[in-house]
Amino acid sequence: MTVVTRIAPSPTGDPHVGTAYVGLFNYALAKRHGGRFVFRLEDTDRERYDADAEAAILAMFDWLGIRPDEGPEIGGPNGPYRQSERLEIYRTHVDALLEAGAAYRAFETAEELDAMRAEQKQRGLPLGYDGRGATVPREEQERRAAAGEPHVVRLRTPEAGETTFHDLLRGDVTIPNAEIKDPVLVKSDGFPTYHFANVVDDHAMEVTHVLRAEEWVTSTPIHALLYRAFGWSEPVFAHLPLLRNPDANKTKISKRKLDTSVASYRDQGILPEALLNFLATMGFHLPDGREVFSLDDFVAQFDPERITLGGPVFDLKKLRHLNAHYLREVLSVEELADRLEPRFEDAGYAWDDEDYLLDVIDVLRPRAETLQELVDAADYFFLPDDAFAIHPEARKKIAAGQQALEDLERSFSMLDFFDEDAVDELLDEYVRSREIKKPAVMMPLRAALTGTTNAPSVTDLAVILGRERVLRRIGRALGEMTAALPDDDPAAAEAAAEAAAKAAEEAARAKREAAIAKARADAAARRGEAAPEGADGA
RNA sequence: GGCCCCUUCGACUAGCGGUUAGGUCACCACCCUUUCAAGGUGGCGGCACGAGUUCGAAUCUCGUAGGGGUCACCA
Repeated sequence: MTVVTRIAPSPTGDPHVGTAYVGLFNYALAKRHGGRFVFRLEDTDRERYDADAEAAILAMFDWLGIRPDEGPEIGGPNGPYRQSERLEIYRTHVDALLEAGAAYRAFETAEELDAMRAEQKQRGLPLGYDGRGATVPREEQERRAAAGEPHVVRLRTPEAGETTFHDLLRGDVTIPNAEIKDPVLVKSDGFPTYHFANVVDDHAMEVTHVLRAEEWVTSTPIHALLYRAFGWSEPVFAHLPLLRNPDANKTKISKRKLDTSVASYRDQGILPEALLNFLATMGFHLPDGREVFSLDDFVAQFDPERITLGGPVFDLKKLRHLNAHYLREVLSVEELADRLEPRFEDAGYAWDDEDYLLDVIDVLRPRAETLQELVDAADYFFLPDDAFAIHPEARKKIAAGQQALEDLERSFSMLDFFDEDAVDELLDEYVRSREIKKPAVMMPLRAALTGTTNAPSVTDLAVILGRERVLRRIGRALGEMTAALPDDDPAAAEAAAEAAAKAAEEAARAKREAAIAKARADAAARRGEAAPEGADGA
């Protein structure tokens, strides 16, 4: 028997990490057994329907590398795959249930139901539909329906006894039938409810395994009753643990307490491999205990019976750590560069050759956990020598190391070869000859080259930037310090220095903005795009 | 509240009657070091509780407690 699984998201709002999580596990199960993974759109709620959501969800799975075998876009043998296009199918199935007396038409208005609930509440009764419409004679139901009276269709559920279904992970789960109120199958707008459509579709689409979130456990008996009413065999049910918020009680994951948007993680520079790997460890681990593994590894080793049931907390720290690991240990520099280039272009960075890019990425990647962090930390590698920002701490280091910078400027300009060994030797020699502490030289130089105090090794920086740019940057740094010369009045000197720094930064900022605008325009032109909105005439 | 499910370090988890209860993240310390990272080494830290079964329980049973989910013409 072919294993068929499905992901059945509802097109409401931003694609959710929970959808990715459940999709991943269903995909893995199907692929593990050479089966099919179906994508079905559960768009039966016209109130919450979001026209953009379907494409966004599909885009999310595509980004993750989880590709359905059947779905609304690609079709398949058991379509259509949007529930809103299957209304006729639901109608014939509900007719069968009505005919058999397994379901009935109920005519209570929303007001009536509200009143019923209010009374139940007041009298301390259990809440829920009390089955008052179940006894209306069939002929009357049909007559009123034919007269156009608004109504729903409800499933007739047993009053006594209990209903049991089998959960692959929990064993038999039994719920008293008194807990199951006659649920609505078809809403008054003619659309089916989840309970009904999901059963009809899973059967029609030959779904063999239903892996879904634990929140569905208590309504599964409704589904079991439906399968039995139709005389269909039930799929294997396995309810996945709910992803949890990192709050004290570990409540169900929610966008109020955590970023649940996959697009948001993508934009931040989380890699799809890392997100997938992270989600796979939520309630699951490989038999060999490896914690870093690919989607293919996961598929090859996935066994739903190994799923753990405690609700796993969605831990950003761990996600970021995994992402960082992929950034520096799993991806090659070239692969990383491919993913970074569009971001660099968006940032308005310009570069001449590919090797430069690879060098930059190589020294920066141990220092970043996400793609975007790397981009943000790379500005001084791409902006003109007189345009990158010089932060206040860096300015202080430069001011304190002016003598060293002047000396080094001279030495660098006289160096025969400007490679790693030569630069290293020069710096070591300088430190030795002056009998000063190494940081007293390195920090001012680093500050001058990058405008920041947190950056890669000075030797790496110098070699990557090259002699010309190193000299220009030292020159600029020194130039911006002229106003900081000692004065009779220390307070006045400090104020003057501050004003000068401010002016210098202001000038750099203007140059920076101009450079970024130009680089962006160039990049857009290279991509063959029209100039960005508002860029014309500027 | 009724019903259902769950329970090993702060987090993710290994464990499936006999282990000094293991690994990863986080945290701390040390090493490396030119800042920040990365990397290396080490450390802190856990079987919710109570009975029972057994020669022996993290592992099996029951109870208690705690937590979660669910009780819609939303999915």
